[in-house]
Amino acid sequence: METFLDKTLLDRGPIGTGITGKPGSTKARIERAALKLFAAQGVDGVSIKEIARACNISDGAMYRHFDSKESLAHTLFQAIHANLLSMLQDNVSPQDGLEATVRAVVTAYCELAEADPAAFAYHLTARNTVLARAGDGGADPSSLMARRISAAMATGEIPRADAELKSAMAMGVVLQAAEYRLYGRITTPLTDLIETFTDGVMAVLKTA
Amino acid sequence: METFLDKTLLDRGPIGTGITGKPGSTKARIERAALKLFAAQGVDGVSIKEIARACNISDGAMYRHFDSKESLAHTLFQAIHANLLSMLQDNVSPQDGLEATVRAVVTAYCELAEADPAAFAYHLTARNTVLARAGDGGADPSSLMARRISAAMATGEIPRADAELKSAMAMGVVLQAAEYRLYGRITTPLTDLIETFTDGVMAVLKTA
DNA sequence: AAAGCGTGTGTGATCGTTCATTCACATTCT
DNA sequence: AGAATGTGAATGAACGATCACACACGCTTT
Repeated sequence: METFLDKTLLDRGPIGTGITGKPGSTKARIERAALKLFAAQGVDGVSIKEIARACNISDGAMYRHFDSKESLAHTLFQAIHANLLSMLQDNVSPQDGLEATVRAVVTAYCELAEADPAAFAYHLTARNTVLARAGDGGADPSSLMARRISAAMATGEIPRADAELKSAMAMGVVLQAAEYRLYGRITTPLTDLIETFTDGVMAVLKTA
Repeated sequence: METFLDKTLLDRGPIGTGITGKPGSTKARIERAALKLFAAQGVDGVSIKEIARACNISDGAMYRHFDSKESLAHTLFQAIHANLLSMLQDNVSPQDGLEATVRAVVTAYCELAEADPAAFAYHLTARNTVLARAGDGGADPSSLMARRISAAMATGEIPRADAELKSAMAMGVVLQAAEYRLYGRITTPLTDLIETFTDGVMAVLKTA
């Protein structure tokens, strides 16, 4: 099972840089190779041998750096997720208004998607299988969004409705566009679309 | 690799009914079982044995009905996709305006998602791997949407912009919410949200 | 009615391959 | 020297797929 992700886009990520390992190290090379393969074929669609061959080491050497394939996949996801959260926290502060929060979330996603498409693609497809139901108790962008939306409803800034639903609709505006970008249906860098997305999301949130 | 799809939701589909085979037949039982497993674990995450056990036949018997696992997965996807398209064509006519078209697309997705969550979930995750790049030359809801958006831009009904981008943003409103529904983050039946989605999508499309 | 026969369906052993993982051993770094 | 890193053969399990065989029919021929 193989996807049709834009291959040139996947290579646009930080080349010698891994996620956990220091740049240039074998560990980093493994992570980078695994990330690209996981993004393109899914964790189950990639074998250890395949990852090893992609970074020119033997399959046995993989286990010097990771306990198992599952552990590698998990470590990668967690690192990317943490990175996404920290990007988000860089852009948002508690006293921000709704629109500023929306812009911060949008910005975090767009910047990650452009800076490291493979990481973003993997995060996008894996988030439902590893993050799961409230895996970290709402420490994901969508939950943050839902809380902020809820608050804005309380103040009457936007019409009252199911905050979780509105959060889904809002996230969808950005995430679906990002997915299109990964598959080459859109070619504009997402970072150029931050205001477009923010406006779109705000428009959705203002509907009754 | 397992997702955390709402299991009770997956069982809400037509129980004895398959996709291709006549209701109650072994073929239908295989399709139903495979669909649920594919939706929950991905095609690569499910073995022939697993599907066979789920519908109480031997693994060898699987091949009386399908040439291969890949073929089963492909057949299922195509059938669901065709079904989605026909639901869409039931609701839309060429002379429809933008909003009517949006409502038709939204309705098709919502009705499929509620009538057969497993089929919908599988379609959602598989569409990028099997439908691929313009697999059927734009005969998918999103491409139809993009064309209709393009037309509305030409008449000045909505601001001029990248139609493909706007289509992505519009689809995202519905699809992301549908995904939340599959994972139990939203419990409202999507068919009750058709107007909400239509309003949301229209609001997005009207932004500059 | 009984016997024969083709066809569709189901079984479970079996095939060759690939999988993730381990291990004894070699090499390189510190 | 000793630790870290790399190798590639080996292991057992699981995989997709095939096979010979068996049973249950509807059909014709006796």
